Amino acid sequence: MRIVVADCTVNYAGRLSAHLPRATRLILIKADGSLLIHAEAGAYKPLNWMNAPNHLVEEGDRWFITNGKGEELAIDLHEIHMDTAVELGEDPGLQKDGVELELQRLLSEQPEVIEDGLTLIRREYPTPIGPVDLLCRDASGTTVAIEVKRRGEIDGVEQLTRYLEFLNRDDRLAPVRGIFAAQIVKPQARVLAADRGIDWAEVDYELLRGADTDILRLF
Amino acid sequence: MRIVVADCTVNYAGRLSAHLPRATRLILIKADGSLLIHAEAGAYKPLNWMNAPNHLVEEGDRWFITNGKGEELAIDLHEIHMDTAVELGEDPGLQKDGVELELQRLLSEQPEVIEDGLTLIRREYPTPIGPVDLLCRDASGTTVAIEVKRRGEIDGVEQLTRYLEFLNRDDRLAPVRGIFAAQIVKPQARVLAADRGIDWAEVDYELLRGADTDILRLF
DNA sequence: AGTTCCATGTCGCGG
DNA sequence: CCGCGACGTGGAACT
Repeated sequence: MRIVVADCTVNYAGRLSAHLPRATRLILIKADGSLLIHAEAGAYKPLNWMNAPNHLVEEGDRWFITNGKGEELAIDLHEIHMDTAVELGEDPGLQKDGVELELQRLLSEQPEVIEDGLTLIRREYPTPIGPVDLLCRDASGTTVAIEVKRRGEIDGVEQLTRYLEFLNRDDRLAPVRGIFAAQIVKPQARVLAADRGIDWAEVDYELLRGADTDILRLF
Repeated sequence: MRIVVADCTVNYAGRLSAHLPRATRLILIKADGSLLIHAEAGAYKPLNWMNAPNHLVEEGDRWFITNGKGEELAIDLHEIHMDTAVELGEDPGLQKDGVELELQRLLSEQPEVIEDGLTLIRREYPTPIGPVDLLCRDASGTTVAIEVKRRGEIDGVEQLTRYLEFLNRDDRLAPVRGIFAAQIVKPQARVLAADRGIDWAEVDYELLRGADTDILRLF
């Protein structure tokens, strides 16, 4: 990664035309060629940028970046205050305990949102083919396996069907019914679920988050 | 702006939970408090970030950033390779010769897209209250003032009305009719335009761009 | 490759 | 302050 701090003026032409008057800015050039121009303020979006793949040509104090899609960026460097290169290496990448896991956690804390009278037996209940998101007991005492998805589509119903198959072989649990819970349950998924005798429920993520008044447990 | 290059692990909890395993990354802290964590690859979006306003606490090799909206970021710094501060000063900001001006340019080159038989007299035709986007002549020889907007709403119609008022006082031009041209003309704007005897036209930006096969004239 | 939909979207405008 | 829509949206999942 090359880190440059310089007085510069910038012109971009591509999906629109844009111009940055002369000022001191931070210019980053990543190993993959991505180029970002940042100022002192503003959130993470750069003032100007050029994503990889692109082609950079340095002509003295002028840089031209083009990208084969007809986009062009021209940077005039009037005064360079810093020009450093550092080697970061490959990044292991971001792990998102994403929305789905978050949803699962929230629902494990308030399963009654899915259906009145539900109580949690265990989260991530293990089966030979992978863990069931939530294992609960309903108001009548029947075991309930719940698959949680952000967007409820057919493959989620299939997944839950397989879990139910295994869970129903366990005499201590059987009979086990299923509920497919998602923020949105697609029509096809509803049809398939109904055909398999599986209930479904749409849950409001924002409502759940609002109800989850616990302190964050990050640290 | 503070520029830090360091081995770090990062945890974020807020709208979701996310974790960055240990690796060398670039950490930027802007004057307004915004914090960005970038890796060698990926477009302009950082791996992790915290927008301003926020609150940063340094506890030795651990940084905590919180933002009053329940979002928290924790950065563990294992090894610092660079830690520099530079003063960029306020940025004059990005000037977008944005879609509207681009649209105006494209339409000035092919006014017949707006209405059959239109020919350009002048772009940015001056009036005492500001320049009219396009001044044209229609198939019958009548002068036409055209206001170009990206999104055609009521205020654009009002603007064009004022221009027409002034232009019609000029005997060399009068009578002058108006056309309100935009990518989308909102229903209210259509009604108002009709009431004022102003025509309107919706134009397809992509089509215009496609037809504009000229070389980019940036440099 | 083209399309659709999500995003810690961000950003700016209008009410 | 909040809701709505555009964005050089970018990016992933799916057809």
